[in-house]
Amino acid sequence: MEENTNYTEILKREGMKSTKHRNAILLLLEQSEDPITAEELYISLKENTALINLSTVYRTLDIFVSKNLVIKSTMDDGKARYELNHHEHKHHLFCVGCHKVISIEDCPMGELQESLKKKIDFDVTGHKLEIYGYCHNCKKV
Amino acid sequence: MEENTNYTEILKREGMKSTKHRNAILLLLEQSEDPITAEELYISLKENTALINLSTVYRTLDIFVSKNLVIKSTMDDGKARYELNHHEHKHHLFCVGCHKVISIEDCPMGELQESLKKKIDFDVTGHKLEIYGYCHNCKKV
DNA sequence: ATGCAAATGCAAGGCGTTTGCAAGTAAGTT
DNA sequence: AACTTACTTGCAAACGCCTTGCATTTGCAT
Repeated sequence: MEENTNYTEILKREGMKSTKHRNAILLLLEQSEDPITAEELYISLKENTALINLSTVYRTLDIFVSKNLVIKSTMDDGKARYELNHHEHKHHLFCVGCHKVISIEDCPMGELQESLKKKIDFDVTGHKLEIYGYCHNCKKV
Repeated sequence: MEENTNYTEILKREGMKSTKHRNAILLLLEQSEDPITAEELYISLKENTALINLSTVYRTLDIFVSKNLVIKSTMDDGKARYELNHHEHKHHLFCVGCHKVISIEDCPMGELQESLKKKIDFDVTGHKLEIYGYCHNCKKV
């Protein structure tokens, strides 16, 4: 899979038209280390790339999520954050100091899933783990 | 700690006036097996106990949360849910069929916390685990 | 080049939650 | 028991994040 310039093929493969906005959004998501909100995306696009409407950002992200290109996570501050789906299993660290979100690939689930099935007949289809605390920069003194 | 009738002492201890509404909300939370939304609380109060304003419900719940009497969890459907803080460590099962929320006391965290500290210098202060799937009643056929 | 379905901008709306303010009430003081 | 004062409540309006309807524009297959 080629790297950085154009996402036309990916979009086509998913049955979507390749547009300036969609390419720009995918590029921005690719460049962003950590999950970002729709509004952050919107502002960054407006300043650096192309004028775009916030509703287009939301619509585009929704489509990407439905195509599994993007992962959406709703955090405790009431805002959803989006990141490219690299198809790794991921969780998030949420810094209560600066609200930065960091993705990690560690996952402690494992046997709990089977235990729930046995104990209370609950079929797990997925899970979300948010870890709160202080990042390196915001450490408590 | 006495059981069911009146919460005046608890409220006083926390520096709050004991009011009809606050007692009713605490009672309802106590009677509710699983975490419930502010609106569910509001409706239940209106029908069974006392006319109350939705903003009062929110304000009261916020205070209870700030006093650590109640735990608030924001779920992926955009609604927060509230439950009495029994001071056990809890997580939630979220049924994607009927949107019922079930509290469990299992927790798979453990060593991940230390590992994060060592690996990326992140000081964990808390975490939230939401598990999605199908409850007994909504099992896939 | 042309035509059509899909994508976009715009403005309005939805939904859960919050807020400012005036009126009501709990509970300590007299 | 009445007085006082700060806390609590209802009401209506507003907020923040997100969604939607509709007219216009655009990608792209023909």
